[in-house]
Amino acid sequence: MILNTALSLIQSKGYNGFSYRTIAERIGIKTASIHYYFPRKSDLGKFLIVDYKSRFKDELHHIDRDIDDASMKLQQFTNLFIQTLARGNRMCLCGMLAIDIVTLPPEIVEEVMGFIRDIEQWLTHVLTRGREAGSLKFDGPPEDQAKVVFAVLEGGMMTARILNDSHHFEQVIRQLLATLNTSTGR
Amino acid sequence: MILNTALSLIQSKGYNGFSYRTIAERIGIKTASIHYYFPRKSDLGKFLIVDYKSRFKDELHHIDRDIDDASMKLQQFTNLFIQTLARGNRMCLCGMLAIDIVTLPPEIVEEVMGFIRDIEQWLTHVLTRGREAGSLKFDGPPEDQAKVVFAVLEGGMMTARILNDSHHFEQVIRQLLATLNTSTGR
DNA sequence: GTCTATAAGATGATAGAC
DNA sequence: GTCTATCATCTTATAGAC
Repeated sequence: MILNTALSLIQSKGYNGFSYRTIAERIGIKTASIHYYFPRKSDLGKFLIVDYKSRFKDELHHIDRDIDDASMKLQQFTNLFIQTLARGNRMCLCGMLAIDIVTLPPEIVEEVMGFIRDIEQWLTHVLTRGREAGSLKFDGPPEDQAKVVFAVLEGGMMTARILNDSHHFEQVIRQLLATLNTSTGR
Repeated sequence: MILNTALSLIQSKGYNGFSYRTIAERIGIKTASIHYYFPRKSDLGKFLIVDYKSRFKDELHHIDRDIDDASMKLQQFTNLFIQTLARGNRMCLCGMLAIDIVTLPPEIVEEVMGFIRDIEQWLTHVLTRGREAGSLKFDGPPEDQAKVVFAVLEGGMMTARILNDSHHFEQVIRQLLATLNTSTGR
């Protein structure tokens, strides 16, 4: 309950925009109770990002297990971001923390950096296999293309959220996938 | 002096991460002096974004005046973002404010929304003309491709900043431009 | 485990002297 | 215009009763 509320707050207001007070009020307890579980704010923050990374990794494993085609993997991957935005205009936790980076405790910075590297690595792999198999097309190194894909998702979420227009994000993703897919259809 | 310091702070720490106190200490005055020019924080914030938009628009006019080729225009446009990141790991002001959107005063939200729309409109125009003239290539509506380009820049800045790796951002941009340019060379 | 009480500091903001 | 002094409020955090 504390975790869900904290996650929701941090995803909409950022690390410096959420406080123990807001969490406590929202779930009807006192701030001291939160300090019992997470003595310092950075403890709560670190737990949230570690947990988030773990669940995100699970999602990637599910995609790897259930889907063969790289183009479909990519689409399913983008769906994760669409769903996050759809659930109350939330940003990716990683993107949110990335913005507050200079004010963040070092332990959390490490986690966020690792998160980005993990995702870009996964994307690199999918893009490499997809181009080999012929379902994806792009020029240049898969590493660089992976960075572009991730940047589109984070930046697209950001702009769609401020314009308060989830359709905006879907257009961005459709355009991105259309550029990468060899089959123009769907 | 107040403005430069405030802009620098807001571009690195976000709207909620910069305070009158920090500005005052950094330039050797008292917070009351800042309140003399900008009674409320939102006054300072609004001035900064309006001024930023105006200067950004000037840059776009210079590009339109000095450069004919759409591909070159696009490259010059991305240079604006590279330069911002190069100047002390700063984020685009717009992207920074976009993250704090739910905690922002309404007047400022309006300005940020207008900024995104202006840029996407300019990009749409450049992409349209570039495809017609044959120097740029992409499928689908220029409006959607414009959104992708802007998303790549904002998201790319964000990730490069947290990885503390400006080379990362240059790779992202090179990959983006390579995808859009008809001439593969350079 | 959850509460009350409280601390020490930061924050945006104002009144009034100089 | 810039300062001192002061404010009410919010922040993270702790000690100790129940």
